[in-house]
Amino acid sequence: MATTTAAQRRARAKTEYDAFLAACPSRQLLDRISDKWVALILCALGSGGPGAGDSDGPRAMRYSQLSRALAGVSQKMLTQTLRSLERDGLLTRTVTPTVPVTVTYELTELGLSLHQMVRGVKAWAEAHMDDVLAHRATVEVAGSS
Amino acid sequence: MATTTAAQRRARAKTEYDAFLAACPSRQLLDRISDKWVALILCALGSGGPGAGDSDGPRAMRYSQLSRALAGVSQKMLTQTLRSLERDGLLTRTVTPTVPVTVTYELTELGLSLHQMVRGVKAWAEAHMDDVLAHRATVEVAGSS
DNA sequence: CCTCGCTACTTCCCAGCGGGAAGTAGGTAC
DNA sequence: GTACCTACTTCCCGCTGGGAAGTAGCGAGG
Repeated sequence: MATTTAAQRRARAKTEYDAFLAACPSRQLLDRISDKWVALILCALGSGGPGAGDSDGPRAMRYSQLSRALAGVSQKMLTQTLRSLERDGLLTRTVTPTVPVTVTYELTELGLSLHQMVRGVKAWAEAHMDDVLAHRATVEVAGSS
Repeated sequence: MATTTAAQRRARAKTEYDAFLAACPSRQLLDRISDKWVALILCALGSGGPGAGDSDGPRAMRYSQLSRALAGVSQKMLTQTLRSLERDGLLTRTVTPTVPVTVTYELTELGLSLHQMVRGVKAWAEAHMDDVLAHRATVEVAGSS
């Protein structure tokens, strides 16, 4: 059928590309890492939250601390993201059977090494914010004329 | 007061951006960067696609080239993401009125600087893929017992 | 002539993901 | 007994992103 050739080609090309990309390790992890909450959690656990600047140090944080540090995160997404990061060995989840159950999260060595990368991105975002905002304004003015 | 140090940091933080604050524009920028398609597009434009290794060089790529390089991206998301990146001044969109209209995308200096960061993350993903997979397997085994 | 095809989108529809908020467990303080 | 604490879990629903078809302008072919 000549009419379904395009669809078939597309479907087969996708499978081939998926296989190709499955062989490329960066793709799977990149999709996981490229999540806003993942980046924020790594930054928080690596630098100790909003008030601690960018100085590093392996900080253990409690669930409620993280919830406060990452303003805007829903409890569901926080739990979900933390679990997937734990599953991938980027952080450890420690339950302390104190009076109210206390759960602390801490970056592993692996997570800490990724934190170095993510911190670079976060630093870039904060450093080049002005450039981006300036360019947005330029585009807006140009578009309105 | 021991809080003097904190006050000094706070004063400096006034002039800078803090991505942890939900209201801060740099937070929105980080959210935008932390998108899988953004990361992939930056990688493709910075290194010339899947087959070109990690050697850098400002590669201008056409829409269809990008679409092929980022297998799995929908046309809608590709256009949408490219437009937002153009809006933020990370890449330039050039329309060449050839016989079939040709559109090329190229990283700006700003986009190139971000690419350096993203490439670091990509390199990390490639380097530590095995660790992550190994840990996932460990968790699975531990969970099933 | 009409139609196909090529480019780079744009539009429509729908599933699925993420946010908001309420519910859960197990203890302690009042 | 009731309220409350932490760290979730569950439900509902709106928005986002994917799939695929439609669009525009022009050259080639029947």
